[in-house]
Formats: sequence, C-alpha cells, structure tokens
Amino acid sequence: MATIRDVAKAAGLSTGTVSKALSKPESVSPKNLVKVQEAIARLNYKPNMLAQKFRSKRSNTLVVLVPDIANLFFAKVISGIESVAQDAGFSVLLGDTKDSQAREKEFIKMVETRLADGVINLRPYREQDALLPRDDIFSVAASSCENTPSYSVRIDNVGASKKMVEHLLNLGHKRIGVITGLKQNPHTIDRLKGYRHALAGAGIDYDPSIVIEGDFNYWSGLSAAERFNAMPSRPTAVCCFNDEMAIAAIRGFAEKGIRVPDDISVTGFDNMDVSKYTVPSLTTIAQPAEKIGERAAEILIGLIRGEPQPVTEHVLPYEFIIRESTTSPQ
Amino acid sequence: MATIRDVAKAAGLSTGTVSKALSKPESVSPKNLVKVQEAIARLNYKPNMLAQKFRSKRSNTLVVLVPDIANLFFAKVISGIESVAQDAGFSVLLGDTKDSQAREKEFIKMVETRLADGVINLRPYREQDALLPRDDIFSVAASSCENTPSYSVRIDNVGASKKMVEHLLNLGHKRIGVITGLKQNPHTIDRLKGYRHALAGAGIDYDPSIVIEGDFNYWSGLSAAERFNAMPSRPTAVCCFNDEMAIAAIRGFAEKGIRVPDDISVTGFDNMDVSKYTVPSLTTIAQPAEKIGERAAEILIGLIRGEPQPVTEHVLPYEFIIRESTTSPQ
DNA sequence: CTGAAAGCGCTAACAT
DNA sequence: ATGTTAGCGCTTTCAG
Repeated sequence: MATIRDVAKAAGLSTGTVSKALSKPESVSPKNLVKVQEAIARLNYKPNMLAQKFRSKRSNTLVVLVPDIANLFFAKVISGIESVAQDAGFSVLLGDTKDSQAREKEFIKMVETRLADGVINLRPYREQDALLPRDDIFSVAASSCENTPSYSVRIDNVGASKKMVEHLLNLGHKRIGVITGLKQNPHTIDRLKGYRHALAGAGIDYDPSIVIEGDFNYWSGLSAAERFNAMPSRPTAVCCFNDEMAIAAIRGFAEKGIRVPDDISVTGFDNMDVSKYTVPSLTTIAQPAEKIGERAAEILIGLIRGEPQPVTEHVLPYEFIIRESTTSPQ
Repeated sequence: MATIRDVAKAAGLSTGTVSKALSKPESVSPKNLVKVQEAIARLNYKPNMLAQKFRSKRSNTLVVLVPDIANLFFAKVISGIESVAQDAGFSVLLGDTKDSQAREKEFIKMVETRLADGVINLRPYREQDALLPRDDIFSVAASSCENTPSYSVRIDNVGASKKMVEHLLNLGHKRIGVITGLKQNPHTIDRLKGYRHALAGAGIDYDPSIVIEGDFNYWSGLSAAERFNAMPSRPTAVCCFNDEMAIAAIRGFAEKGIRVPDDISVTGFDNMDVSKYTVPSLTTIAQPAEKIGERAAEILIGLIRGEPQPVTEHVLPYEFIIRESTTSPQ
C-alpha cells in the first residue's frame, strides 16, 4: 500500500506538501498540485483515514442512538440525518439500542473513546433513566418532548394532540375516548396533556374510564377497541396516540360491526405511509421526520465545529391531515 | 485526557503490559491486572480507539449500502446486521445511497481508505451498473437475486413467486394478471420467472397483455388496477410483486366496486407489517429480513477474520402466508 | 510474564 | 510555498 511518503517521493516533494495538497489545495502551487495528483494516480494512493483521524483528533463521525431502526418513523429521521452528515463530510454510526440501556451505554462510549464526535438521541428524554445529556459529550435529542434539558428538535406534541381533539369537538363529538402509549412515555404524557387542554377548553370533564393505556403496538390497539366495544356508553370518537393503534382499533370495531367513521370516528398520529391506504384512510398528524433528522444533524455538527448554537429547542411544524376516518356523530 | 502511558506510570508498569492487560488479560499476572484496573479507574482512562484502530490496522467496522433506509424491509435487514455486528465487536456505518451511484462510490471508498473492513450491499446485483464485488474488497450481497457473483444471502424469489401463482391456480384461477416492479429490477426478473414457470406447469399460455409494469410504489399499483378495470376480460386474480402495490390495487378495484377477494383475488410479496391489518388482509410471502441481515453480517465478519467461507450462496426459507385476499373464482 | 523500543501514516508547527 | 521534524497513542516485536 502506497503511503503519503511514497507519493512525496514520486512527486519529488515533501510529505508536508503532499498533505497540504490534499487538505488545503489552495496553499500549494498549481504545478506542484499537478505533480501530486499525478503521483497519486500513478501509485493509486488512498490516504489512510484511520491515520488521518488519529493524528488530527477528529473522527468526523456521529452516532445515532435509535430505540428501533425497524420503526419507519425513526428510519426516516435517520435518512434526514444521513443527508446532512454526508454533505458535511461526516459518517453516521448506527446505534440500534433495541431499547437496552446497556447497549445505549456502549454507543455513548464510542464518543468517550474518540470513535465519534457526538450523539443524536432518538429516545425521548426521561429523567429517571436518561444517559444524556452529559457535559463532556455533544448531543442533541431528536423527536423529543417538552422539557428536554439539551439541544432538541421536535414538534409540538401537546399542540398537535390538542388540535386533533378540537377537530373532533368541532365535528360535534362530546364523548371522546383515547388509546394512549405507555403511561410513562414522554410522548404519551405530552399528547395526553393536549387532550386534556382541548377538553378543558370545551368545558368537558376528563373521564379516565375512556382513556385506555396502550403501548403503541397493534395488539394493544385491538384490545383497547374491544374494551370500548364492551362499554355501555361508548365514545363517539377515539383518539389514538399513533397510527398503528388506530388501524388496529378500526379493525377491532369492524369485528363487532361498528363502522368507522359512521358509528365512531378514529384518529391516529404519525402519518405512517399506510395510513392513507387503509379503508377508511386515517385522519392523523404528520411529523416532518426527515426534517427533524436534518435539523438535529445540523445542530450537532455545528456544536462539534465549535459554532455557537443560539437556539436550544427547535420546534418544527407538524401537518394536520384530515381523511376519511373522522366525521360528525350520527 | 489520560493516555496509556499515564496508566502505566500510575500502575508502576510498562505501557506494553497495560496494553496486554486490556487486550489479553490472561497473559498478565493477576496482581498486575488488578494494579492496571485500579489505575484505569483512578485516572478515568478511556483508550483512544482511533489510535488503537490505526495502530492495529483493524477498523472493526462494516458499511451497509442501502438504497433507502426509510424502506421497512431494508431497515429490518439492517437491524439483523446490527445485532450480529454488536456481538462481534463491530460497528456499522450506515451507507444510505438514496439510489445514487456517486454516493455508493463514496461509501465503498471508506473501505479503500481503511475506515471500514467490508461492505454489505442491499442493492441487488445488476451487471450493467454493479460496483461490487471487487477483488480487493470484502463484500456480501444481502437480499439479492439469482446469479449474484459474490457471497450472497437471499430467498428463492423464483420459487416463492411460483408457489404464489400455483396457489392461485389451485384455487381454480386460469387468468392471472401481474403487477411487476420495474422491468430491469432483478427482483422483478426473478419473480416473473416464477410466474411463467407456474403457468407453464399448468399448461397456460403467457399473456403479456395482463402483465403490467409497476415500480414497487403505491401509485403504480393504483394505476395498474385502473388498467385492469378497463379490460373487457379482466383476470380473476392479480399477483403483485410487493405488498404496497397489492394494497393499492385492492383500493383501485374497490373504487370501481370490484371486491377482493370475491370478484378478484390479489396477492402481495414482502409481508409488510400492515399487510395483516388491511381489509382484506393480504396473502403474501414473508422474507426473513432480520435473518438475512444476520447471516450476511456473519459471513462478512468471517471473511474479514480470514475464516474460510465454504458456502457462497445462502438461500433462506421464506414463508407463504395465506390470508383473506385470495379465494376461488366465483 | 514484563519492559524497552520501534514505528504505524499522518498532520502541524516551525523554519526556510 | 515548501521542507524538516516531532510526535499523536497505541501495539508489537524482541529480549530478558
């Protein structure tokens, strides 16, 4: 393998000049630049990036902590991160934590050991078990919630949820059920807050008996629907805290002959690709997943480069999408 | 930042011994091992992995070339890769090529420049524009097709497609349409081959007028359905080369009042999560996405470690899932 | 089992 | 603008 010394020799120059020719071409005379390029081509020289990173103490790498890469929302955020990172000359190391704290620690160790310069965390912050932020590590939280004590990029979950409930109220619904995520999940907390705000605004009392805890997965949506089915006085609308549970609920209702939206309105959250394909298509909230990733990467790279980041909390616009699954109560 | 020299000094040992204590603890006396551990803890020493990789010439990193990370199937394959890589002490660099050859080249350059030890390629091999395999680079193709000239892990697309068509034939269908992917896509080629084999086996002539080219996306499925709708003698079943187009086709048929499966049977391919949620749920083929990723990672890591890999082509079992979208013609 | 010492390939002063 | 040179922090012979 050719080294920079071989190139220098072949070009009749010093290693220092070759190094500069590669990193700051404008600081090398045109003729020598040509010589260097020729030598590189002739020897098929490929710089050893490992040596380069080591020597320069810059890894130009980000690690992305993601609870589950096989979740489409996260995958889209990552896609946005990748775009920005690539353009800035950064690589992205994938940290699929599979919801394990131990794995999360392993990945954070990568920045402690210089393998990466910073972290983008896709798990929403919870005081009880947060490993980040840390003073010695650059990090930004993406798709986070209210009160995240670090740089963060997110939508207004409270506002989005409130808007969704107001949509139902405006249609004439008075008894609006909920299928939440796990109680302690920050997204659940924010979205539930929005729900309560909307009800309060309409002067409707909060009724915990029609707020059912799910876990963001299909089966929890289905079983929640069954519980609604069994109620003597069923809500006329159900607000689900993600699309997957909403789709499940629709199916759960259908099994008892309850039609959506004629008999009951259902709303989702996330705007999964499929939510426009289902029958009926879903009224839902679209998060700008790629944008969230892009912005998070921009901030982190800025931080790494030592550029001041005046804004700590980036709240991006969401999109409220009305489709077929909601209508006025009969 | 503490270096290995600081640790050596604090422990009253040489750097060589400390280095060994870290990499081959069994080759250091227990008492000295303890001294080293104490010194490490006292100084809060974190080895500089960049130096380590540089010096040892091992990056312990894989790059995954993926056409689109925001495609659930790929995301799942990557999840499998990650699991195996983590357990083997490898990191995975994400190479989201967004279908660009230029980007693909950039990522391959990472192994030329020592940043990574090998590549897993999720884009199926096509002779016209393949950048891999290359003699100087370890690579394995995951989710590939027939005749891939490198280590590969895949299912038997031809067989799966054939089985699907035979299922329809057994139900009594004689006129079976197809919505394919792009013509030159290797998966399209393989699956079309299976379709033709099945027809030939049943003594039915291939009729190109009911084979419509799609592009694996929703809209192409929808417009294909419209073309079927307009046919004087519509097929009684349509075989779609992925779930997304199948779901779209079902919707397209529904818009003209054509019910699935009563009026027409529809099949998918991939077993997306949603394909069991749709109404009707989809008859489809499930690829073992995570397993494909795991196996590909195992092979690549074995290759990197210099272990002989006797098997070049790994064909994994798929699952044939019959749901509600297929039935006998009326 | 341990220590001494060389050096991986590159960058970054510093001189010229 | 170019050359010289001193390492970066670690691993890895090689002696002992």
